Amino acid sequence: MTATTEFTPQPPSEPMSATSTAAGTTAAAVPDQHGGELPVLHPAVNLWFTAHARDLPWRRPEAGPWGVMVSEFMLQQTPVARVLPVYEQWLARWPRPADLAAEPSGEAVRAWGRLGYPRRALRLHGAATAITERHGGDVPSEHAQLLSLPGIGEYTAAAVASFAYGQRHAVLDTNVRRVIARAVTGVEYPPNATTAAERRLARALLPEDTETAARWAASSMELGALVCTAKNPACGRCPISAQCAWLRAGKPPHEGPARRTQTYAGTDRQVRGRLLAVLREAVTPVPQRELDAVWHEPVQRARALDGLVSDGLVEPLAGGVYRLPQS
DNA sequence: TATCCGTGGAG
DNA sequence: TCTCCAAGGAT
Repeated sequence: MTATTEFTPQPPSEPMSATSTAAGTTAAAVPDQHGGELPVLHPAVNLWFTAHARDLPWRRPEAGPWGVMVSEFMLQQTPVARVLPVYEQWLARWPRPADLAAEPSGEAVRAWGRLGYPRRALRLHGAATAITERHGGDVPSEHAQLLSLPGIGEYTAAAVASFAYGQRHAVLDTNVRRVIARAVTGVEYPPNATTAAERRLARALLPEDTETAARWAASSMELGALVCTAKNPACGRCPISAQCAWLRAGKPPHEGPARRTQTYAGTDRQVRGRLLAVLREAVTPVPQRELDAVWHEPVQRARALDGLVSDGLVEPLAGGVYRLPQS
């Protein structure tokens, strides 16, 4: 962490604190560590959350830490609507980490269905195994222990610790990053990769009180998902529109190069997806020729299959036959 | 740090 | 149609 870039709340020409004379800025602001001031966002957002939070199964008390953890894996880069049915089936089949760990990883890959990024299924199975072996079958509550599990990075560790155990962590997902970028920094979008400045800012915005902080983690994420959306933000329904630096600045469009749009058609990813789809549906091992039918170009096809094997998503058997991993 | 890794709904 | 993108992680 040798970043030298200091966070600048906004250009000097853009007043943002409650002490300024800007009309409409009535909420409190607190000094930050750089001589500027930060808006206090959590009261309004937490109140908004009380009225507008979606009733999602992993938010119910009965979900428990395992339910929260499963949902976080599934929600990585995947919309809520598509996760819901798979989540319900998953928890019904594997209500505890040990239940999943007792089955071959291939069953996790199969149950993952078409959620995408099937390596997540493999990692979730690996995490369940580690939890069973190292943590007595209980999802660990400490951030560092969560972080050491496969498939759990900075975001997911903070999310599980906060949502499942009520701890105080800066939970920086794409929604929260966007909310902060707009409301505080005054720009339309956050940087491509999470920066040290963003982490600092997220920590500075975290309420002192633990319960309030945990609620803020969920409420700020929900605000980004429902109101402060990437494309057409509903600023008219935003509880902190009066404090939003981006709105105050006239919603200036994103500067700099557009995010490189990821192509999909014709890529290895598409080929991998087709190959795995065949294997997911198959009850018995699949002969090579059935896999060959999903893609015309032999070099790319072979490369994709090799990749799946080396990733542990596919198990090659003798005689050119393949199946989901039985280990 | 840039790139890779799936999928499908919305505008 | 086509582009964007949805609660990231690993390398």
